[in-house]
Amino acid sequence: MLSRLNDRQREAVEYVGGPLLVLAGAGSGKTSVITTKIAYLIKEKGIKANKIAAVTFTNKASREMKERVGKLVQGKEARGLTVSTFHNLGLTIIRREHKTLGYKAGFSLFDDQDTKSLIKDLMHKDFQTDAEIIGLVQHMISNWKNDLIEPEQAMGLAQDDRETLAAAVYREYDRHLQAYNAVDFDDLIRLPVRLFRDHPDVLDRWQNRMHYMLVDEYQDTNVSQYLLVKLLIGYRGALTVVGDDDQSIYAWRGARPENLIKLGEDFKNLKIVKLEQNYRSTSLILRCANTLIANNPHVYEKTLWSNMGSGSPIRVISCRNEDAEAERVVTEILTHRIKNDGHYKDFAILYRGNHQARLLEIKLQAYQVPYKISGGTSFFSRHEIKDIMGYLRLLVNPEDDNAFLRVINMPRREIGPSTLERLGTYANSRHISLFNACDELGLEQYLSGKALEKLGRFNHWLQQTIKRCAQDDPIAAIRQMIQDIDYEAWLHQNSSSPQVAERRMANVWILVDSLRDTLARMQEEDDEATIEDAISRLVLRDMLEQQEKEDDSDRVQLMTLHSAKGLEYPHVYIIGMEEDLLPHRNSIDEGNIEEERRLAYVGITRARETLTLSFASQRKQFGEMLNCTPSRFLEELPEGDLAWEGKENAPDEAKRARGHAALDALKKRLGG
DNA sequence: TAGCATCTCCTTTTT
DNA sequence: GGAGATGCTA
Repeated sequence: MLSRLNDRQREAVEYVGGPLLVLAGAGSGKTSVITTKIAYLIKEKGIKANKIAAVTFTNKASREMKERVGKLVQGKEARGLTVSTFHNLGLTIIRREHKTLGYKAGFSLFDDQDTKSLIKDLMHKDFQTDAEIIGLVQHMISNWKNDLIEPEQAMGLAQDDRETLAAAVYREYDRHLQAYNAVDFDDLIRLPVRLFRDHPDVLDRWQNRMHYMLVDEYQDTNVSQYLLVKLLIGYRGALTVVGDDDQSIYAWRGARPENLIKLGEDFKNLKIVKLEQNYRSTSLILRCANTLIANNPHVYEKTLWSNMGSGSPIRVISCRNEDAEAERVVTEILTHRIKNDGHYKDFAILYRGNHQARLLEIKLQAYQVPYKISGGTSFFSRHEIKDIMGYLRLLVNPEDDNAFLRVINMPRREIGPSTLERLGTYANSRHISLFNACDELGLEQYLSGKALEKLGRFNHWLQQTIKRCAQDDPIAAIRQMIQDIDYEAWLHQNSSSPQVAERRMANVWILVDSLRDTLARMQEEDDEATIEDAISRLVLRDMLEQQEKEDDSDRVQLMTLHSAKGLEYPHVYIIGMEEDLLPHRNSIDEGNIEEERRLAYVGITRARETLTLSFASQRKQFGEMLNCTPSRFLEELPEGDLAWEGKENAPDEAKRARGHAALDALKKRLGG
């Protein structure tokens, strides 16, 4: 088990005497360290698997970790081992302790969009409708929650009108969530921390289940996550965290890379192990990465080295426009694969923003290259999925007014805004949910007989479905519900073609199937898991697993630089190496170039054998062509290691192009 | 009240 | 070049 590790890695695995920080450079085998350590703890130290928890940040990372642990520890020995994301762990804790926290079973989990639309509604009342301000407030609320600042404190801290407004919205938002029996993503961490602080007996119970914790990508923890870990670990200090400050790319959502330093302050007996040997990339790729990141300040100095051979030069491709760029990358993968008899899945195309996948997708289809786009919100932002999720949510949580409103007229039940307005007034005065208000006698004063009947009918029907769901097979009840509302017919009426309608309906069944699978999987670990739990789990996107699993299929991988973290591919393409894209415009404005540089660093260090960077001279935005400038990061790379293609855009030219772009921007601002 | 058409806003990254 | 909001008509 230990024989495959180098000295440093082995040291990290064998050290169990206290808290341990592993500073692991990119590709230095940190996942091996974590997975081997889990096996070591179980096999050599006699710690039961159900007392060990490994926490990651993304579903992808946790899936991979589960798989790799599964190869080292099997069957009975592995029973009860927790490998999950922070948010999943939080959700599990809340599920089990919801009563203490004052939530009812079946609480809804609001995703980003739900949150935004609720905040928007609340701000409408203050006549604030500016999308930018709404986004800002959402961000501020999220940050407060991540820093464990309560609405009253936020109010006290507010420095100006805008912050006061945001704090007021925060208070209202929180009240509404409670009234809806709902939590949001940030609450998944915040509520467990609150729970453990306020209820030592509950904390005691959970500490008993966590005899050892391992945290991956530690530099990405925020204040509340760090506190959660600290609380769970308690006096034991049985903790291994693995991190790399050069790969901190989530500061924008509250991550505190300084938690790496804080750890040493909080645990005086902290041991630090550095992993500096890279087993992934050729030395040319590594030199590129090191040279780039040397432009950033460093907390802990480390020097990555590898003995994987020098490899081929890093290619930089300049293209006329975004279209040519996509075409170039796709055709190149095509020929490269044929020449070297390789696999499609050995190629990854990475980009800054999800929207960049669209063009690639078109080209890949045109050339019939199999591909897989991971991440993105596509599936869950589909109309049909939102509709059905609305029903599911209302089904298990009738307090969820948001879901009620989404669903009430879908398909049409002839219940319009004025009826809903009055229903809302009534529900408000009685402090009950819209759904529960539907069949109250007191409503008669507010509504006509016709409207009353329609609401009553809806209420009655859903009550029946709820009963059916509780009594027998919930999945069957849900299928029945979808039949009841005749959703398929509705889709056919509202789709541009029968084919589209069918595809949408297929999506609905995919959703139902993965709900079924999620439920089954959860019940394996915990026989008390219910359909309610499975539904909130779906919101965390920890799904479509069976599809992911089949993913031995040979397909080119497309994803954002963010979601590429922790992964590796023989051949990596990073597209859109341009100013305003990477580094992103907003980050430039905010003066946060360093995080963008780390993002580029993360991208570069995903590559094992070849690395190709590309940029376009022109790119369409808002329907008009804009001139683009090659990214400053290209100039920060070691010139001798690069092979430029498309001579017209060599670095000198790049600078001139940047001048042109600046001129363009100026002209635009002057209204020319 | 529903459905269609038009207009306007936006586009960073994730759970 | 998309999605959501608003506005107009049947």
